[in-house]
Amino acid sequence: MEQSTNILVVEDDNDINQLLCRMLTKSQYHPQPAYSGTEALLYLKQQDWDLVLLDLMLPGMAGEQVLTNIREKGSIPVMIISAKEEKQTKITSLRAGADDFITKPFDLDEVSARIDALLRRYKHTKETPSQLLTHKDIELHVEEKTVYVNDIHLTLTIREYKILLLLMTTPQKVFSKANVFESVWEEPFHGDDNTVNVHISNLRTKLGNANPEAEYIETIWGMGYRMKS
Amino acid sequence: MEQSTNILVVEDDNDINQLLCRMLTKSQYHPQPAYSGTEALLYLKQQDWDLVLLDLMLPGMAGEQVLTNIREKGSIPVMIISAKEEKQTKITSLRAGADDFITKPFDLDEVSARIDALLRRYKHTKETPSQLLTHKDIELHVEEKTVYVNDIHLTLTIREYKILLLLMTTPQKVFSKANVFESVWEEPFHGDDNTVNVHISNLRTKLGNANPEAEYIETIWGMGYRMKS
DNA sequence: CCCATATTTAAGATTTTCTTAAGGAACCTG
DNA sequence: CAGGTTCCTTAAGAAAATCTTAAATATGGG
Repeated sequence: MEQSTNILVVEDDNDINQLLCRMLTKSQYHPQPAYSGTEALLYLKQQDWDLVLLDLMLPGMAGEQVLTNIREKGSIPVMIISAKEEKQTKITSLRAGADDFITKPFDLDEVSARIDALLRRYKHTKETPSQLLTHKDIELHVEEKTVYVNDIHLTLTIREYKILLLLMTTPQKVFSKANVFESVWEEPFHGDDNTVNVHISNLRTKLGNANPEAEYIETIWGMGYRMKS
Repeated sequence: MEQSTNILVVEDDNDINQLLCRMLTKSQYHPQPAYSGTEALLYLKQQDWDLVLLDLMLPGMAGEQVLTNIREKGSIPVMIISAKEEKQTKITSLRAGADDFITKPFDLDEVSARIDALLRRYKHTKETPSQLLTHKDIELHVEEKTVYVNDIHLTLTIREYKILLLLMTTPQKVFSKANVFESVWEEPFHGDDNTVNVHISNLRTKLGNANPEAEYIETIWGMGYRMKS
């Protein structure tokens, strides 16, 4: 499954922005131009990005501020492209969270190679959630949110699906009821575990209906649940 | 738990090698100098490294070859430091797997900042291994809350598990009954130790059933319990 | 608004674990 | 050696944890 690489190009100089976007397109990436710091923020909110090319001198919001904002939110690679030749700016940016710093005028091939290097490392370490989880004869297709047991399609409710997904992401791990609640319901656990109990029971029933021979979810008394090996 | 950051510095020029090592030491890293490509390979085989600083013109084996070797083996960050100013060498290296390319003469502060940026990204994604406690032939997997003795899976109650976990975290230490009670029950000790006695007895029985030859828990009369060596 | 479905709450049943009591063994001291 | 203290083991009843099912409530779509 081929996923496109989306790169945000934040550069107020029209010609340079287009130059960079053309280079990126030629490398099979999907560039999105932005001409101000504030415009960049809107795009950053809108979707995930694989890399950001960031000028420092921008209208609306300075590049330094955008970098800070990006770093507060996550770990996307950021390459600074700037006319500011000062050594101190370079070092401040790198220490503030930038992954690379290129000064204008730049060599396009070098920029391209450095982008590739950055993406190589980012993509290598970026956790692509496994698209298919299996355990015994359970198949859980993450993208499609479908579950098969013994090649039989299960109709799970969203709660049931999320519980099974949680357990199957780390089949050896014991998830306490509080863990399960907080992960699936995304609220603080308030001490009453009966809702979790009921959903676990419902899930067990559905799994068992598909294959009565097997047991899939194991209770560790006093501790919680895990996938049964 | 603080882990040291080990950086291999591969540079045949003595002065430059020392300069880099001093800078790294000042940044609290642990540098290891190597003066040839072949020497670098020996160190790479010997242990894991967090980053490699690599010159290209080296005796014994060219830096390009060392880079190829590193990339075949794993994903350690590699920063090339080279006198070769040619644009083509820079791009070839970056595309061959280098993470960064600095030309000599370099600015030490910039090198330092780039090293920090590289390590920041590398350390951010490094996985922390799951915790395992062992004593004699007992294996206690903390995350999974499972216990094996002599490769036999033990079914422990939560009290038994917690007592064993407590004793195995510090196998030399004598834990008084009050210690055990307060740690496992998380209540103030009220003087009656019979509950602890019973659980210790039950735990001993389960351990002994798995391996009758060995003794695992030792009583120190008048003081408490510890793991038997 | 009505209906179907999902979720939560409630209640009773089942399973597991814990605590306490009692008898006996082991250890320590005078 | 005897007596007192500490510890160990076993069994039974109580308590806690968990499971299942049904009823009540919430949600979303037509």
